[in-house]
Amino acid sequence: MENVRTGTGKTITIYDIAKEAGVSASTVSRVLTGNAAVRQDKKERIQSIIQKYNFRPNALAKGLSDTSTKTIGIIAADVRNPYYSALFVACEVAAEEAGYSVSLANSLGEKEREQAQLDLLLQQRVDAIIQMGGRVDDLITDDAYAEKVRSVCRTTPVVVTGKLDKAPVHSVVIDEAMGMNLVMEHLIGLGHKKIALVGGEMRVNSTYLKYQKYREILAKYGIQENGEYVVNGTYDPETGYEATNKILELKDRPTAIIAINDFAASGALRSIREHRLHVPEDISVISFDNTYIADLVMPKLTSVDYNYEDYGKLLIETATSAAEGKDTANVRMVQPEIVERDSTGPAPRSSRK
Amino acid sequence: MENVRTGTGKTITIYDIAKEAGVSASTVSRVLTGNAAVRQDKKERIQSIIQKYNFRPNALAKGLSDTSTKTIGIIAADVRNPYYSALFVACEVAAEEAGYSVSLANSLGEKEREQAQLDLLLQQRVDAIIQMGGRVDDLITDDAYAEKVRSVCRTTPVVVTGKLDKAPVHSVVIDEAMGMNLVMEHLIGLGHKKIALVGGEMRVNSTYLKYQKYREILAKYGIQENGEYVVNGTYDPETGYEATNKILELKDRPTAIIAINDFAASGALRSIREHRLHVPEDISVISFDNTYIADLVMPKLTSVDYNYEDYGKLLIETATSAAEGKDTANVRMVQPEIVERDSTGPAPRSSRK
DNA sequence: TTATCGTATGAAACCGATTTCAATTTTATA
DNA sequence: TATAAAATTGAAATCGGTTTCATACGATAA
Repeated sequence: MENVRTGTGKTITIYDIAKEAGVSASTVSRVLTGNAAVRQDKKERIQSIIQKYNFRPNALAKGLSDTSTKTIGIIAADVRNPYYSALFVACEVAAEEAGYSVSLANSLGEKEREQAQLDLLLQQRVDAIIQMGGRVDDLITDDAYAEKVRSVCRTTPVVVTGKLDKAPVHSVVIDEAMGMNLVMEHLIGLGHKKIALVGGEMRVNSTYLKYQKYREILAKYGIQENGEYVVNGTYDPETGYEATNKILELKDRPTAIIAINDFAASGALRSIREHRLHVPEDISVISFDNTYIADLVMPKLTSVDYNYEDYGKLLIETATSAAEGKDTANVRMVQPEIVERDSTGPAPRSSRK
Repeated sequence: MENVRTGTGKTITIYDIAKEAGVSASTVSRVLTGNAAVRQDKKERIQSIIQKYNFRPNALAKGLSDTSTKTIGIIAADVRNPYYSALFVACEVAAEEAGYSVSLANSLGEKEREQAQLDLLLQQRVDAIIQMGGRVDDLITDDAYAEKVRSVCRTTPVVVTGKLDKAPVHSVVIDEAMGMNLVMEHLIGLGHKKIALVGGEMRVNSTYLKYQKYREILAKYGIQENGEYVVNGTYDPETGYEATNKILELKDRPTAIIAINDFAASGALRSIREHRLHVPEDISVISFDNTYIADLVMPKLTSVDYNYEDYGKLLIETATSAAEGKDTANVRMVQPEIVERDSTGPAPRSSRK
């Protein structure tokens, strides 16, 4: 087989099937959709012809006629990030169970791409759009963008992960405050009082909410907040590495580090190792997202999990019921829980007092 | 904002635009496609109305009329695997540049899902299908499946990653032999002679080709192959961990381990650490795929890279030219190269001799 | 045997774009 | 200014399904 020439075969239509079966296209359509009765013998004859030709009804024609494509568009920031890929696959599976399929587009964090992807999905006439992460936060500052999203909402329901007041969207949010609450109680329960916070941008809502709760719990336990223990940045290993380097240079080192996600935590681990300290004997590390990274690094990370399967289900459920015009609560919450592994342990004696 | 009701607005069509502009739908269509001249003043009037309503032509209607959707369907084994997500994003970007969009489906390694996804993409009338990994290997044993793929090829071009003789598909293959060649020369150049091979299934072509080359190079340097140094399994960290455990129990330990991918390598690193050995001082580790995992673990992994950007471009280029009926070579190769990091070093003196 | 009711079926309209073809308007040329 | 040539334009057909509506058919009851 040298050169192949493919895709030249004629695609057959419902009319071809109808002709061969000696019936009208309407009848074939009824067999396909099951929306109306067809006499048994004809039905079987038609089905066998469909089989024989491997006939697959044109989804474009069907969607055009139905004005529903049974497709949910998903815009993710970047599926190369395991958080998004886990969520996407969960959505794909949940959608399938609900009789929908999904269509993925990556914004790659660029606002122009995100808008282009949005347009693309709208042209494809998806029944609803799920936006995971992305530049949603820009809505707060970029009025033109906010107007655009509002215009989209007029025709197609939009579901976002995270809170959003500037447009009439549905949202599925992680209970960030609860997540941080679990983390803080876990650490404080282990005797930690000097707790650092690494990575994330304060302008991002989910990060800000975590920080709020962090302070709240410190206050609750009468622990004085140390400004030097909070080092922001982005969400990658490099940030975790550099922030932790800074923190470990401090005179009064913390005994625990909370990383904004598993990536940042992996960077923190590297920094700690280079400082010849041990996790969790000298310092504990805990993070958010519980991606497979948590299971891959050494030591394995204690991390906050969101149950991606349920999370995806909730997103799809919200999207499909909005698409079907059901009137639903527009904010739903995902409850986090801690998965304990090897990176957290009791605060070292020396610092306990 | 309590409950939101969205998606109830009427979607406007080319006819609405035409009516408001006082022209026929044909004229509006000509403005949209740019396929024919329209007088300047009308053109501007129409464009401003399109702007005003944020009109987006229905891609279903367009696809139905054109018989081309400018969409490439992609079936990946699992985008949660960074190898596939990197490749997918590369394809998405390359497709965009070529004026196409992509539609992703995950087979999750299940043959039934893969077939269902294939049907889905065909119904969506994608112009071509790219199959990454997946159960392609089953073609060799499953004749019904092979027949199905052959039937698909009749109407829609199929591009697979990896070699395939059982169906008239195009393929883009990694030069696995070259990859292993680079790895072996790298290790042998560092003085390694006792080299182990960890993970992968021999029935998978890419793994088999690597193994062939491994033996060939050993022979070339007159090194006796040690059967105990080759431990297969799957492609996950667990496999790497267990295989390496087995290997490190051997009387005559190897000085280098080649892992089938970065996941397996991360498991190998864990095992090595637990055996209180150091990488690369006591033992070198090298792997394939150069995903971000390689950069995340400690020490950072030396790994074989495929230049995902070019790889994706090649896949898309093959798919689009097949879709456009161009007659092209049906097998193309991706050239690998080694990215050196911290996990490989000279063979330990003691074992050199 | 005939009237009646329910079921099965086909013709035709529709979904929203593109494109061909013929008609009309402009523009250029004589 | 008349006429030929070129540029615009709209009507209608088409892509491949679904669905409504009217009709034909079959079965049941009187």
